[in-house]
Amino acid sequence: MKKEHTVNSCTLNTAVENCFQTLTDEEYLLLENNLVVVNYKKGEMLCKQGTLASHIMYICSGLVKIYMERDSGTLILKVLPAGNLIGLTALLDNNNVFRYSAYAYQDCKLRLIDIRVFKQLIKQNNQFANQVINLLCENQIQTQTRFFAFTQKQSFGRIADTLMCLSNNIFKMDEFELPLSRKELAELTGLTPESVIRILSKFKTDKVIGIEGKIFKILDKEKLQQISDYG
Amino acid sequence: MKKEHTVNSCTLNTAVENCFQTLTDEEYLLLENNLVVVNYKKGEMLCKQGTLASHIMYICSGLVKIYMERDSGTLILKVLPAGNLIGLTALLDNNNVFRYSAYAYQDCKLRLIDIRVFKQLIKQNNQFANQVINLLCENQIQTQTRFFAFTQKQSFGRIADTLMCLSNNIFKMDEFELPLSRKELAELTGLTPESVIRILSKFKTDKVIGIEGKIFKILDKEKLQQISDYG
DNA sequence: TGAAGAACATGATACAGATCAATAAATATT
DNA sequence: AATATTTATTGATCTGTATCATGTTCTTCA
Repeated sequence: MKKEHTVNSCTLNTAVENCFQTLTDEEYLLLENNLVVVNYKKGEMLCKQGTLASHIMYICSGLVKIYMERDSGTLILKVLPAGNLIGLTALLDNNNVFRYSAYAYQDCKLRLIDIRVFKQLIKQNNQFANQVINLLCENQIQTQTRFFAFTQKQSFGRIADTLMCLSNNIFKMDEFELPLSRKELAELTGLTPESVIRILSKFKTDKVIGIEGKIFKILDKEKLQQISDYG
Repeated sequence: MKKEHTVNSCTLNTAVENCFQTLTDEEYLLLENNLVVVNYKKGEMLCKQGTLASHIMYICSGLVKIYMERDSGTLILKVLPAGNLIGLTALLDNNNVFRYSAYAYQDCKLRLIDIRVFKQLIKQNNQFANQVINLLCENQIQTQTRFFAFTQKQSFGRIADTLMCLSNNIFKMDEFELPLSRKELAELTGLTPESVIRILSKFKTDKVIGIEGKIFKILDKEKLQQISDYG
């Protein structure tokens, strides 16, 4: 019997690796010759919402947040570890503007791929184009699922969901150091910092998680999943 | 001076037309030979979340809702008029399952394009692949923007936003007959039917809109936009 | 045509989560 | 090391929206 797709707010792309494997040696060389490797310091902005996108960025190492902002507030769309691409939506012809900003949580090494070269590769290599399509489909499904989860879960469920995601998909460990402030956890879950704090405290007293400053530890994964599913 | 991108919850795809224009006569013939035109009656289901996607669907005429559902509730992701595609995310290799359901608000005529043929066209025609990428980018931006709008606006703003979208983008008229029930307006805005009714009544007494049964009329567009922006 | 079920409407109440306020702790700055 | 600034925490209160209850108006179809 097949399990229903879980409604969680996190699904990282699995297809990024496949993407560049489709390139011929020649194409790979073209790519290499048209990219710059840049090191960013913790706290630096990687791209700014509204600016012209000249590059697609590949995260070699580090941790990044992708977010949208306005006067009214901020929404963190994704937290991305190494192995992911930033700025794919800027591939849109005639409108290659970043629709979100990106920020380095940790020191990061990025490969900046000239967007014209990226587009050229799409046009000349169908396998590559197909993999980009796969990536965009995954992104789309991920965003829709996260959106749906937001409308269905309330505060406890969202926090539980987010913690599960951080543990399972991003850090791939039960214990991890989280470089997000409470305010950012709020922007990631659509709550206020105060609410985030209260819910985390509750989880702590209930021994579902352990928190020591920025060190988070999942103590009762089953319980947390349950809260995520039904909270 | 350039205007900031508005944070609304509605942006339909503009690139669908461009998509099929890239095909050669031969490819177009291949497409024609591998599609079925099907008429659906008002109220029929066009595709069901979780089922295998054998086709990409093009809406020739009619009005469709795209939605996700669970025991906990439903979220209407999009309301799509003629000229749009359904099921693009099913292009994902090895996982061509519909992640949402679609339903006909009105009698609809659809072209069902065999997904294998669609994929073949992507692989053999780079221009076509590029246009599909454009479509997916637009979709992604639309979903993210709508998601962001949801986290920033509250009830009045969401309803105003939704009405503006229906008027400007979907019906392209100030007066239109809306085939959505109040319950569905609720599923589209993430509210309860009762709240939707109260807010619509308020708009009506404030002479921002007129409602006669299912006929909606935008009376004060400026005011409505203002509520959408700051509500 | 009339009964049954939806959809619509409105009022009363409850409550989740925001807002406001006031420390405490941690971090940055001089 | 001392001061300033941000971040974290806790409590008290407020409020937007859901929930519940009840009645009315539309649809549907037997």
